[in-house]
Amino acid sequence: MVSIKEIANDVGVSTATVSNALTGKGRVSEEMIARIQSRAAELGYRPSIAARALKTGQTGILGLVMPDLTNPLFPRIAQTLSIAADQRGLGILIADSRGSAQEQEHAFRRLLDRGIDGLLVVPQKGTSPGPMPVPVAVINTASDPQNAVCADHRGGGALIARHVCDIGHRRIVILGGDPVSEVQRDRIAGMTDALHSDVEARVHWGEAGFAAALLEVEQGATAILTTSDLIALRMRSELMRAQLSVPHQVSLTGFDDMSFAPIMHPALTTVAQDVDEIATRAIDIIAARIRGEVSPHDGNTVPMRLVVRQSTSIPTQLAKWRSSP
Amino acid sequence: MVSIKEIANDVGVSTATVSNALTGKGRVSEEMIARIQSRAAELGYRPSIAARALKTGQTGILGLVMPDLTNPLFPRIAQTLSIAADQRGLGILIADSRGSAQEQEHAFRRLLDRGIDGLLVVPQKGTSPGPMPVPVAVINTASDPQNAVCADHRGGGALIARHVCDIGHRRIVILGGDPVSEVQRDRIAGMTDALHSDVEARVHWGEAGFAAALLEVEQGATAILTTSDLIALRMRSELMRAQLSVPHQVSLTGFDDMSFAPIMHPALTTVAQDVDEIATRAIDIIAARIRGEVSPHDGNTVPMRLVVRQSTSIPTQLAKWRSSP
DNA sequence: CGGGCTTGCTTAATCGTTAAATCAGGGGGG
DNA sequence: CCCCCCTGATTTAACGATTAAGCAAGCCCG
Repeated sequence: MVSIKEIANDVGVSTATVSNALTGKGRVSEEMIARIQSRAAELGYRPSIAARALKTGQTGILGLVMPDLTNPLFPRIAQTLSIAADQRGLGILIADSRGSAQEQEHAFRRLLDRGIDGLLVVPQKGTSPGPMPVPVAVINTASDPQNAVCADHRGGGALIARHVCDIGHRRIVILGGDPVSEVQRDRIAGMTDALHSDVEARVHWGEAGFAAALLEVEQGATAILTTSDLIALRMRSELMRAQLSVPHQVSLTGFDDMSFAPIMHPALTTVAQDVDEIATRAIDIIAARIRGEVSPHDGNTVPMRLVVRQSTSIPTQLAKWRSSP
Repeated sequence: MVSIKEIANDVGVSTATVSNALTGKGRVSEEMIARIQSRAAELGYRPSIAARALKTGQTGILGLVMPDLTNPLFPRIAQTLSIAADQRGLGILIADSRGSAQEQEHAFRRLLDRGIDGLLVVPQKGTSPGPMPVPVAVINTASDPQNAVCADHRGGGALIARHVCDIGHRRIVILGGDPVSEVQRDRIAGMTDALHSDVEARVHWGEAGFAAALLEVEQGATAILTTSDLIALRMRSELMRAQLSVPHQVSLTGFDDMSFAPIMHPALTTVAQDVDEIATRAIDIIAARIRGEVSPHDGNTVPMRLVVRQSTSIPTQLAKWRSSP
């Protein structure tokens, strides 16, 4: 490996001057900078990050902790973060907190031991990371006080609920996964907020929710709003088994616009997070905090986008009524 | 941050002794080791990885380069790798090679600059990383000569083809995504190899394949084997649109057992990779190479597992014949 | 009893980079 | 004409760990 010392020798100056020339920090003449840079390029010099880290205490590495790397959103977050990070010369070290808050703490420790400069956290459901020796950006939901940036889950819920109301549904089932999740609660809160006053809606949770939803449909509900595309896909299978067609007999919506949403049949009406925007902002926030700036704490809720596909339509009775007035 | 020096002062020995005691390398008395360890624990000492890296040239970090972090398999690979890695005290730095071979090279460079000790690569379709200054483990498919460990894609293809033949199908459509992908070619090769001699099969690729497959079904094909669950899901939508029921009129299979496979309707018959096993072996191989051992190059093709669900069944004609002899 | 070996620890150098302090020399202002 | 300051560079000292080499004391054994 070629070091700063070699360049210094070749050019005939001290290592300090080389360092200054290359980082643009001290006082070096234009001409000398040029000579040093060209020699550095010739030798293919690459600074030793380890040495720099030792001296400055900065590694240029961010830790990314997610509750479950198999989370379907993880790939997109990871990808955007990794791209955004490396545009800023940062690296991303991943860690899985494997479902438990305790494991999450371990993950923090491991990453901190590695000397990361900042921490990006998608926290375990219901947890919030304690004080850290490095800047932290939490990606969660607006109602988490630690949150730095997030999708507007509540607004997303409102969007989709309004859509379903607008096309005429008056009896609606809401289907959530896990009530511990703040994100899911917010999505549902957004839905119920936005419902027209003459709409009847009931919320069901978890495994038992599927049967409950079926029952409600038999009793006249015409739409099922879920808090996740996965739940929607599962619900659709149940509806199929019960010989109920989507969207003809019942409209169905998801959340997150996951990979399979556009290709399932019927293609799923859902709400998309602007993952790119969120990841980019998270990096910006972390980068700012690392530079010591007190990052602004506003404008960090990114709106969601309604994606209307074929799984929602005008309710049957209404359609009949409209076509035969 | 508490350093080795502080411990040395407290205990009244030199820093060298502390280092030796903590790493178990030099000659230190049992009693002294105990004293040093206990003091280190009291102070909450954590070695500086940067300093160690500078001196030893080892960072304890592995680079992971994937062609596309949104690849649906990525989460599982990343998760298992990250868990396996940290059991061995290693960290994982991710990088996205974003679809191009050139970007892949950039990713290598960025990671190498960071001083990684080893590289895990899932290569871009049709590429193979050149010589590297650090040990490399390629995860691809057995027919790639650089490959270190992989799922037995060919065997997986054979498994699912045999299953479909065994239950009585005699005219089969094979549907692949991108013929550039060595993985996909191997899967298909496995399928065609394993078909009974009296089975008629045709291979179609890419976007045009869906229509071609539909046509073949109309002409009497009773099963569609795809090289990916995503393709299968998409195909199922097309079948639905054409009013063809799965598995009643046509059997359908996927590949990879992705998250939605069990919950779509009908649940998808597919072939699962033992991602855990692959990731663990990849780490073991890399770890061995880092230690300088010439890693064994055998037993590194991990068998796939057939997962029979509801999307495959006895072909209609045959079923009729059997029920009314 | 003395040479050689082992044990337990210290000394000192080193990894590559940065940052603070210092220094030589020239130009400008009073 | 002298002093001060600015410029462009150098020296020096870290950062925190590892590691080869060295050294004193104690032990074994012929």
